[in-house]
Amino acid sequence: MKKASITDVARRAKLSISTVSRVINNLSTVSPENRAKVEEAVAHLKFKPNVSAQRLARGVNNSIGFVIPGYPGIFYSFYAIELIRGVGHACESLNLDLVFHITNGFNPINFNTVGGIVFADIIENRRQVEAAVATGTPCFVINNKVDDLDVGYIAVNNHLGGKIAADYLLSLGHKKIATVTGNLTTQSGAQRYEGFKEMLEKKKVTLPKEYVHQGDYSRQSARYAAERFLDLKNPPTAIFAASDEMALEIISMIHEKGMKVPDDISVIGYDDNPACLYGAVAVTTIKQPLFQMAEKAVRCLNSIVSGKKTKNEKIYLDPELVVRDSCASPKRG
Amino acid sequence: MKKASITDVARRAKLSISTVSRVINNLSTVSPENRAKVEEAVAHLKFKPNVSAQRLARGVNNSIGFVIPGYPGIFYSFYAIELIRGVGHACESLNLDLVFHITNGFNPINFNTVGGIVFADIIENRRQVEAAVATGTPCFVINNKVDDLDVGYIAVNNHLGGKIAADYLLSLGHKKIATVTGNLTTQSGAQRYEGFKEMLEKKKVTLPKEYVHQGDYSRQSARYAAERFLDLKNPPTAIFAASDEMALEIISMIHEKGMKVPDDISVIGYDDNPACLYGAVAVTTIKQPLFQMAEKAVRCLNSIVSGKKTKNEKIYLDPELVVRDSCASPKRG
DNA sequence: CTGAAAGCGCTAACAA
DNA sequence: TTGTTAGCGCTTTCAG
Repeated sequence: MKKASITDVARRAKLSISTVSRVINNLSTVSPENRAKVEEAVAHLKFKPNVSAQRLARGVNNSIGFVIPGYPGIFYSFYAIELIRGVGHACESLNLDLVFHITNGFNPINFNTVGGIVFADIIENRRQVEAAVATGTPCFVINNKVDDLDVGYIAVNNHLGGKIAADYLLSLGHKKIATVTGNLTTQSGAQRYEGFKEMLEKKKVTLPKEYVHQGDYSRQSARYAAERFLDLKNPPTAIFAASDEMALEIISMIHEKGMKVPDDISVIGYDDNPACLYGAVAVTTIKQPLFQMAEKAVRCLNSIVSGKKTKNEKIYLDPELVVRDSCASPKRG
Repeated sequence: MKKASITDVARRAKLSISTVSRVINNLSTVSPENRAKVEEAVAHLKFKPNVSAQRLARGVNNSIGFVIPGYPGIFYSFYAIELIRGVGHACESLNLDLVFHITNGFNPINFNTVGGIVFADIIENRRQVEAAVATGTPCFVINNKVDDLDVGYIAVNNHLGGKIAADYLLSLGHKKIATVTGNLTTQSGAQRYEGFKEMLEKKKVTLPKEYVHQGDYSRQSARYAAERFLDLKNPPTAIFAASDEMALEIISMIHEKGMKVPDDISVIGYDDNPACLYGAVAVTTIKQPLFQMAEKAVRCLNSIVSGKKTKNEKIYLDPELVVRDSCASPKRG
């Protein structure tokens, strides 16, 4: 037995397919009796409308794609999860299908199945974005300020975030400040580091290169870096980690070495990951509204896919300092 | 200017739509000259085939749904990420659209858009599975042995996993063994605990209730539990955590308290999360092939959606002990 | 190797 | 309130 179609339902209900269509779509212009008949038939035949046919007839594709660029580990980050949740939430409330693209960042992806695409960042996959734009697929990028492509974006000023972190540590009296960067091939990683460095320079505080460790947002890279910092003959009194997860791992490391945060060393993170609140010490951090950014991205994209708007929105937000317990003034200058 | 359709392409190429269709679908029966003409037109018009029309004409829906039941925090787990990756990978290689359903576990979800659904577990959302089955949508469940519903599944014997963990600790000579369970409303959480408890009973080792802490797979719950255990006048010499992330957090806590793993306390986890390798001590754990399970789920589901098979597969695997450095014999009985 | 034509299942005027 | 009908864009026989 094949799948029931609208015709089968109509036949069983002894009504026209239009009427069936009306009740499927909840149009009010159907008499209660007929509605009941249709509903009986639908239930009996286990009828499910064919979405492809609906979309074809309606002329719209009710789905958007979501691509997470594939650098190893990005999935395991708070960042990715928040975006997934945000995008998912928006799609659910807008009744959009969320089509996930897991990709290594290079494989071509099939844009045809979706009305638009949101990119969870651009890392090494700028090509994919360009390809999508070239085919005329509306695109929206999260966490990258990209002004040279016809795409919308929502990003936060990572440069400013780095400055804020540095400034705060400086204001506490720290002079020996180290940093574990994020992945520097990401705009966020590079800019946080730049902002951080710039502020230090501005305040005439030197940043020796043994105080800089290139991480990649992973706990593992943070652990490695922290170990190096702590083994220095002249260790830093404060550390700026480009993500909270890294900050958390650094704090663990410090404790393992028998020292205390913030008494012996201050640590500041980035993201405002709730995990900041539940560790050994509440982590001071730079907040960025990932979930909301993802939601907003979907809404913006949808309004252009559905033709309600025509101009790509370019949104650029400021991050915000959240003071908690992981930073204090250094014991001695 | 509207989107170009196959007719537009045919017109520009001065050929029939059949020929255009053949080129699009890479059928070899097209002369090189005509193929070139079509390709020129396609490029010129930025033609993208309408997937809905293709699916309608072909009579198949090339996409599968993926639902992650929504209990808070599940997203932030290694478990969820591995499944997402595995499902994503399989879909990419099978050329399937992966439609993500983020749901609180109660909202009805629209199954019509997909050919089949894989559930990343069943927690409180059994209803959704039943609803899907009722509409005739092929379903496949990961990590739940469900024999009373017409669905396929791939699960691992969590009961056995719990036993293996207990048995290993026992074999090392531990008598005072505590556990932080997973979410007990999940089959995995409940069964790991049951298996663990059973093995202890079998070996006549008592499990006082202050040695049992109901966690929920979160780091936070593990930290809380560990703190309680360590504060006991008679603390355990070993702890079984129902996930590696919890084990990792417990290890951190132990270190914060100035003790060592495994010298003072042994800890065994569950999952075989790579993070086990990069912390202060390599974590001994119970391995379960999440990524592969997810992949397999998609393949099984697809073969029934596409009609290649008709019987739902029911797969039940055994977990495996992975010995690393976080467990040792207790210092004294 | 190519084209004509019959649908795929549904929506949305339009008439009744 | 209901039914008729013309597509939506594409695939796929079937002739040629």
